[in-house]
Amino acid sequence: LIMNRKPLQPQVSWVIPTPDGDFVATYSAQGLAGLGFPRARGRKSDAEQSPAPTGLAGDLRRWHALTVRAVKAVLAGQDPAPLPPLDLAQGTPFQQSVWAALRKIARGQTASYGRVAAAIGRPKAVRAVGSACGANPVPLLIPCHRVLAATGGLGGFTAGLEWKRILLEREGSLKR
DNA sequence: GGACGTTTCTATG
DNA sequence: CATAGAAACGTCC
Repeated sequence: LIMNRKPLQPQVSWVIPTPDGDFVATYSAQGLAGLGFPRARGRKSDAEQSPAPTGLAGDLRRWHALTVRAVKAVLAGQDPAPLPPLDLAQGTPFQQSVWAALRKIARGQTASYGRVAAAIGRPKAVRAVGSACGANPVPLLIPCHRVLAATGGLGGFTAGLEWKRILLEREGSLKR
């Protein structure tokens, strides 16, 4: 018998139009559970229009308003607070500890994968930290883009290195 | 088993 | 100094 993933809760996805394209926010009953990048940078999503917000629960409406504000703030190189509640229950304990560490990296600052590994008390799990960053369900708001390679390189970025470069540039963290 | 958003250590020119 | 392995880690395929 193989352990399956935790059962998926009912979730609602909602589009966030921005000058950089349409992001997609996904909510569970606990909070924001996912944030997706635009399919093509700067382009409108070709997904069909979501149902009107009038049908959504009050919590969801509030959360989404916060998410929209936060996403636009980060895209403008500004601070996203306050955030909606985040539902990170899908992650393993290790991943959750990594994501918690990422949230402590302030805007305008960066860290290396090794530094994050040390911060969570697993100094040798450097590579695993990289994987956990890639598994971050809420990019932008959990700033995985602030983790760079120790050698000075950008490291990787699941949504495309171009995004990482842009985000870092906008918060003034990119030295060249 | 293999492959990752890496880092550090140990050789060897 | 530059370059080349190798090991260590957690998770997914």
